[in-house]
Amino acid sequence: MSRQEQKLKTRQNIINAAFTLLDENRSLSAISLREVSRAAGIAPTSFYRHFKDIDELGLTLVDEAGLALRQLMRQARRRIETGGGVIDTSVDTFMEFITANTNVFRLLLREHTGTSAAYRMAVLREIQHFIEELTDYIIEQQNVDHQLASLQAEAMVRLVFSAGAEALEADVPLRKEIGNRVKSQLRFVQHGAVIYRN
Amino acid sequence: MSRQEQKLKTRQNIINAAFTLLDENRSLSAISLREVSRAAGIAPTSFYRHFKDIDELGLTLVDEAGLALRQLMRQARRRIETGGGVIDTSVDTFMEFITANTNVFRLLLREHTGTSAAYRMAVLREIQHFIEELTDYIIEQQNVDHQLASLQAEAMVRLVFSAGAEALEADVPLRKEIGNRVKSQLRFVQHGAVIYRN
DNA sequence: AATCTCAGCTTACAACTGTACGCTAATTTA
DNA sequence: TAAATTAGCGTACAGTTGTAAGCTGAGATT
Repeated sequence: MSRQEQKLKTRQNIINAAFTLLDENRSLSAISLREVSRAAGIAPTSFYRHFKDIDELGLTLVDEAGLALRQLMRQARRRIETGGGVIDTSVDTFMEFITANTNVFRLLLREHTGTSAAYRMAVLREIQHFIEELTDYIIEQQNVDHQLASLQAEAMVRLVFSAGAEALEADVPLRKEIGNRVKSQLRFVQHGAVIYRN
Repeated sequence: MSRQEQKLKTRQNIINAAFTLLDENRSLSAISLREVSRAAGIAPTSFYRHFKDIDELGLTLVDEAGLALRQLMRQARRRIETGGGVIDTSVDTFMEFITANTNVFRLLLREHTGTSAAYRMAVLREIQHFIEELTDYIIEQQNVDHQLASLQAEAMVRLVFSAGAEALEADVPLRKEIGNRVKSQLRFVQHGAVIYRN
């Protein structure tokens, strides 16, 4: 294995180790450089060969989480095209994502209100991204102006994220009920917005 | 001053000191016993005369924050009775609360998704309380069944809290815009829910 | 083949943490 | 007034943290 390959592999080990540590009782600001290094199987000081700071690692993790989120959206769109309601399919996809990538979603959720301004901003950008893409989709699908679509998209994303937060604490059957509730609530928003069309 | 009075005063000093430390870059799990004690003007070991743990202090703070939230609701109701739209008045009251009690709201917001299951549950209870009271109010005001009112109340509280989170990062003019946006979104929910009324 | 580069290591240190232990001084109780 | 209680203190210790300094050995370059 070449030196470059080895380095990339170690870097990935660090990232994976960090995600493993980010369980329900650990936030980015609560995992230490030494802890991550230990879990990645390297000496604490070797960490610096890959990241300037633990903050640089944190931002990398947020980026990766954002990436996963965007992939989720693409997946949802593909599923919508093969039939099934927009709201139902989107929520189902989201809930599956949370189940399969719990720590990734938890990272976004937690750092969104966390103690680091840099992380908060990074997460905010990802969510904004999410809202903008949904706005475009709504404009395209319904016949509404940008202002109305944007309000609607923002409300929907907020409701889904908030429901996701609750789902993290819930077991499988309760998770399903949370999904159903948020679907109804998204329909409220959708139908309520229509009234204000032009 | 009696011994009991003195003790209560010191206890309050500790609580106030903790709230002061809970600014934008400090969470409950990030403030240390020694730090709080220092800010309260007592020796680290004296802390134990008042709280078993720093966790016990944390739960106390969450309780106090929940109390403040409930007082907010009462205040909003009083203002509604003296005229003004329900949604407008409620959102305005909420935004004023956030401005005047930033650290209190931040505590709730942060610990809602924080690293301590005990804190998360404590905050959740407070939010549930909030939702239930709003549910009752909606049942009373509109003519809807419990199921529908509950869905509506939950959606509204989630939207308002989420907007509050964004407002924390914003300056005064942007805060006002956030307020206006969430007002529109609450109307979406309200009007959308009406459609499903039996 | 000789040289350079650099990922990872060991050692070291100062700063901080929670908390155990025992003392003091002053209020409260008997 | 004598005895008991207790809020607060000082000292102490083991554990953790981030990171500086310098070494090693193996891959990369010439």
